[in-house]
Amino acid sequence: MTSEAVQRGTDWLGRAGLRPTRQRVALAALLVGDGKNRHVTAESLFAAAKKHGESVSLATVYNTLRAFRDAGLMQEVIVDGNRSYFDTNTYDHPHFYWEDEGRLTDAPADQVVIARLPDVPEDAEIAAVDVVIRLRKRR
Amino acid sequence: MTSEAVQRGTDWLGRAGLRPTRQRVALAALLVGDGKNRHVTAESLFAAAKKHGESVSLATVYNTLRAFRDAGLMQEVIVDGNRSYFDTNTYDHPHFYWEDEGRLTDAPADQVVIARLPDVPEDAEIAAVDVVIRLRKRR
DNA sequence: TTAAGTGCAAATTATTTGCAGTAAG
DNA sequence: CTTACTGCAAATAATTTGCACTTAA
Repeated sequence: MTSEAVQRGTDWLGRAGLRPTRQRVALAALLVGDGKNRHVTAESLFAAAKKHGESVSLATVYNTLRAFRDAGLMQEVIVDGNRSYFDTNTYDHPHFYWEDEGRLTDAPADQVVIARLPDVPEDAEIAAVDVVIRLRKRR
Repeated sequence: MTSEAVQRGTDWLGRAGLRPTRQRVALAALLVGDGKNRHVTAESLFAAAKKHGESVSLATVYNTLRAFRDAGLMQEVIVDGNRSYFDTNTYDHPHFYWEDEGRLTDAPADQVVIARLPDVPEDAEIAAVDVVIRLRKRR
């Protein structure tokens, strides 16, 4: 965990007005410490924290991811019924889901074009358009 | 439950080679008895069965929906992390999800056009493209 | 000092499973 | 008859919560 990663994490928290507690800074540094986007599950982030010798409880990872999402720092992506992915890229963009590995990655937004959206009843508005492209290894 | 609905349900099961047991015929009649597409959760189908005086256990509803899906009679749609929807329309088509009500409906397929899909690594192929348009009631 | 954040363990929710019975082919 | 199906109750998996303690502001 470089000091630069910690700095980035702290800034990221500050932008959303979240208190930079020890646990949050550690998780934030893992998430945005290198400036790249990341897709994690509570379990995967918990594992990463442990590997880096950070002491955080699993429940706190869950609560923290929820806090990050509520603060607008992350986006929750639902892809299979039993696991939530959290994405540091909050821009509304499509995803690749690698079914064999259960891994989620960004799909280049400029390569998926939704040409037309259906008419929507006038008392409703589109909150988001979730696009998940499921990939399967060719046998 | 009209005899026509039961007939349709039975035919539907037969098409997939599933045994027309009492419970399955009842559930199938509720699902496709009127020839329209339906989006259900295990709970909602269980409730519908009870309302019609059908005796089925919740576990059997779960198992039956899974059997229908495995037999290709239904499609599972994941829309929020904690509930699975099953759709009698197995054609790969987009959905509306009414966030306020937790209700899932079909979006007219001809009105959603994905113009371009991203390039995919050559050892992978696209299994499906899930499109969920989240609708929110205008305040 | 004080409200927000944390860590457990226990609770919840959706779903699956084991297994003894029941019924379809 | 024999194998698939059913119904419970118990098991599981992911996530949330209650509550006493800790810590950032």
